[in-house]
Amino acid sequence: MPDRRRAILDAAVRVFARQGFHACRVSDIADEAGVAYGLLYHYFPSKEEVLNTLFLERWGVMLEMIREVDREPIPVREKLGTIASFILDSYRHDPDLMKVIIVEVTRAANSFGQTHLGQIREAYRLIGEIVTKAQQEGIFKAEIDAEFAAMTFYGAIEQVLTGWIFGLLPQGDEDLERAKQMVVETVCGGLECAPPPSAP
Amino acid sequence: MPDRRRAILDAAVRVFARQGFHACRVSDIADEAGVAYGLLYHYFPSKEEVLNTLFLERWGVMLEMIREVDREPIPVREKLGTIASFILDSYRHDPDLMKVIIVEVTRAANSFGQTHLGQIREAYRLIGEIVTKAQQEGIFKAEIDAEFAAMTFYGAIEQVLTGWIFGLLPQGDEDLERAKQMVVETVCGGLECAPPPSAP
DNA sequence: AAGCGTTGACTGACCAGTCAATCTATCCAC
DNA sequence: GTGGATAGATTGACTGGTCAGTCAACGCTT
Repeated sequence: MPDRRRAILDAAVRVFARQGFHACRVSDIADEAGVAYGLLYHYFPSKEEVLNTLFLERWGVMLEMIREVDREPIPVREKLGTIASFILDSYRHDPDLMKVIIVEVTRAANSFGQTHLGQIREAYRLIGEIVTKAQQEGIFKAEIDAEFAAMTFYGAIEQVLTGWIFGLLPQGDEDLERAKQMVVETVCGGLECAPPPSAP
Repeated sequence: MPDRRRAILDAAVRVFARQGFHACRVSDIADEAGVAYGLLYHYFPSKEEVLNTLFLERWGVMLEMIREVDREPIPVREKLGTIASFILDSYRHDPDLMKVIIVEVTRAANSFGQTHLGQIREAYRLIGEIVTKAQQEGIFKAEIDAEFAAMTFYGAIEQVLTGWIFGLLPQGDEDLERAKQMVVETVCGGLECAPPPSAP
């Protein structure tokens, strides 16, 4: 007794990634899952709800991970590094799912982006909090708005993912590793107070 | 004798911005333009072609502007500053058009993003060239991939625009001015070689 | 009267969602 | 163990509504 619900979700990821939410038919998902058309409506009330489920599942994991990282007693640079790693690794682990989330939700201002604005905003808020703390500790420049910095940080990561999704950037294992370092390096470099405590 | 073709394009911008390309009907555009349904097909072969026209018109202007900036004998920071200004001012001047271009084309990996990949890539290439030159002059760190830096730079700008589009960031005139400085400051700060030639 | 601009009713295709029928698993009575 | 009853899972043909694009007719200008 295979888990058909899971099969449908997994198939939807592949189909959405390949054709896009609007361009694909429900029957494409059912076919990909090797399941009858009507069964999708046994598990989900609509095509939209399939995408919502995929997004919320994954986004929830990410939010939880950011909260956890923030609790750790480690330097900002390391916190942001962990966050960048997590997101970029998510792409390595399941590029299709990340593509769907970014293309169909996170960057879809007219459809699902609106629906999930609260969730998206929460991610910015959490990252912004991390930045704010670093500013209070005098590690990050105080004159840069924390919310804005969070946006730049997350935006840079998402842009790298978009580069991969569009096939505009090479995406080997070591490219991914370099991307991690560069994102953190670039953003932290721009945010940190000019002279680090002093280096021997 | 009003220019109906222009009226249709302008109406399409408003309708696409409000409802999104997929969610709107051709009749919405015609109504908004105060024009009969069929007239749209007198001037454009399809709904898609209306969006393509809007995108290419604007994107062409931007590419030309980047090329011009690159020809000027000014420091990198100023070049990137001019580019950021141009894009952010474009938003101030016509937020609907920029929203449509970003949401429906630049970030739509499954539909028009694919169609216009060449144009999008060209923008990255041009900005990448500016970065490369700065690296050769020893102003920017050589170890950061130029293409990657271009992506981060443009990504940061687009993310600010997305923040405005989603209503996640305040967008008064002075917010816009600060955004300009912050984007350039953050990205250049992260890319420039650690010690600037020395400051008295 | 010729030709371009303009109109809007119509059509043909498409597809999300419904539903009645069929299947399978589980459990209980005997 | 066996029959059979009940509920949930599964099927796919069908429906109803939507909408992009067509086209024949009707201006308006020259």
